[in-house]
Amino acid sequence: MTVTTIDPFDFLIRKLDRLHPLNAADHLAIRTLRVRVRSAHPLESLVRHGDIVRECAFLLEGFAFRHKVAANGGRQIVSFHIPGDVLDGQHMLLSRADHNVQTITDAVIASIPVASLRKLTEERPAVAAALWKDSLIEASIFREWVLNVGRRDAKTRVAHMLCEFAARREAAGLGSPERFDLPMSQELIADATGLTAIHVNRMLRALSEEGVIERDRRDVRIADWPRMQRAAEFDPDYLHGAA
Amino acid sequence: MTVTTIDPFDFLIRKLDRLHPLNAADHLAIRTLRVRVRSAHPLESLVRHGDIVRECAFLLEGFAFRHKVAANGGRQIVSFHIPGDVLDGQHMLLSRADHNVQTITDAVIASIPVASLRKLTEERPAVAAALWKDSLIEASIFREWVLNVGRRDAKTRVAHMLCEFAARREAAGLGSPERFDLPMSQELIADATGLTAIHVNRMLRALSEEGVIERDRRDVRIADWPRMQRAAEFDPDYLHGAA
DNA sequence: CGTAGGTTTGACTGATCTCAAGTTTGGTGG
DNA sequence: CCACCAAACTTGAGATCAGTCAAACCTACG
Repeated sequence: MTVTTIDPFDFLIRKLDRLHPLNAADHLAIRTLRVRVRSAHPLESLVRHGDIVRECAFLLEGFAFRHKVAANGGRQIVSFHIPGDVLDGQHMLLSRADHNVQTITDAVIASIPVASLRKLTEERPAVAAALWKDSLIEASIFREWVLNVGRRDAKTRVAHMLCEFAARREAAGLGSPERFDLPMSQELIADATGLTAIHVNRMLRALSEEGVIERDRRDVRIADWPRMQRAAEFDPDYLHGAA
Repeated sequence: MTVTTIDPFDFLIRKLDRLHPLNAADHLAIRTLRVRVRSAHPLESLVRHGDIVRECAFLLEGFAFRHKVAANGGRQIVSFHIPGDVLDGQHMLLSRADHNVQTITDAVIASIPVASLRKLTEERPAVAAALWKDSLIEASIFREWVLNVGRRDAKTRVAHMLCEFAARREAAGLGSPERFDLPMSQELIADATGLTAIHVNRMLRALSEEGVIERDRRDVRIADWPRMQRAAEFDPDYLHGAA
């Protein structure tokens, strides 16, 4: 963890400014926020279903996911998160958590009290617009996931999840989508795609055998990205250029 | 259509005020908006994937749905809409539509130019908060749908869709959840639950045979609501008291 | 009263799950 | 450095839930 090398304000300002242009006064106002930076262990629970959330977390390093649990015990992951993601944007206006948030890897998290962030958005409409837009893009991704889980076959689902992860990683400046390490186990991929871990394994193998991806455990290479996009039915429009 | 009996401003103000308290100045500012009211036919397309949307629509009467289409032609409905719903909240900040919106029944729609609505939210933080909160609740519903489609069996999925529809209807003041008419065909239910129309039909029959619901075509009665909730794994918390 | 869209039912098929058994990998302590 | 262990991954065989195909049957509407 290289906590010390990251200024959470710079990181947050860059993120928000990319979503909706901020002016110098907006930047200054953001810098007055009280930000607490801390690290978290792998699989540490950050938010639990039913919690009253009073802090808005922002992921500086590492990976996390958001999930809900069905009455039969089944877990459904509804999003993966990468550095730069706002983890609790919704708790600005909805105090009770309707889902769980958990780290995947070691992570570094910046937390801001909801009350001060809310005050900031009331005074600085551009900051509100940036955060609002972030939550709208997140909602667009949820819609795509409903489609993915509801109407695509297993192989396409897994491929789509990989494409989205690769594209979001790249957009966040984490490197090329043609080669990357997956932070999550096949069981997490299964819970994100509505499949079983066993079937995810088979679909990954099928994608490898067809030459769409090359793979060695969690190291993934996508030599022919256009072909992978076709196999995944992946059209990045729904990411709205960011996320 | 009783278009003339509804004041779109009253309707919108009541909706937003319930989400986030507005003051008299907010109300006045809303009333300066230029609102265009029009009616639409059943299955009329309101927004198409890829459109640049410059108006924000608000459903005054009738029912609508939002859907995406997979490359294989499969359609996935991602939400149903009832009177009072904001249909294009996201187009305040995302100009290009990432999905389609279509009426189910005859409908009456109030449209407001996005530019003027955006200006209003910049000047009136409480209005922005109300609209933002509406979009956050919608996102919470999308998350629940990912869970529904990803991790529940067919019968539970259908039951959950019915519970959500009944609960939202009631919250919108459209009447008791114990008896109502479904506006949508079984094919639409299928596209919302990730099933086929044939299987939806079988699951509805199964729910009838178990005595969880009573049904005559689209007329649905739920005599024992707690039992139905259990059958559907329905916990309304994710609706955050509104929607 | 004819037609089209929606609903209902049955028989069969197939994608995905379940169960079960290895195998590999990375971490830990001796 | 090696032995061990737990977690993750891999593979196969059989079961099952939901899909497909086919055919009636309503029912609202023109």
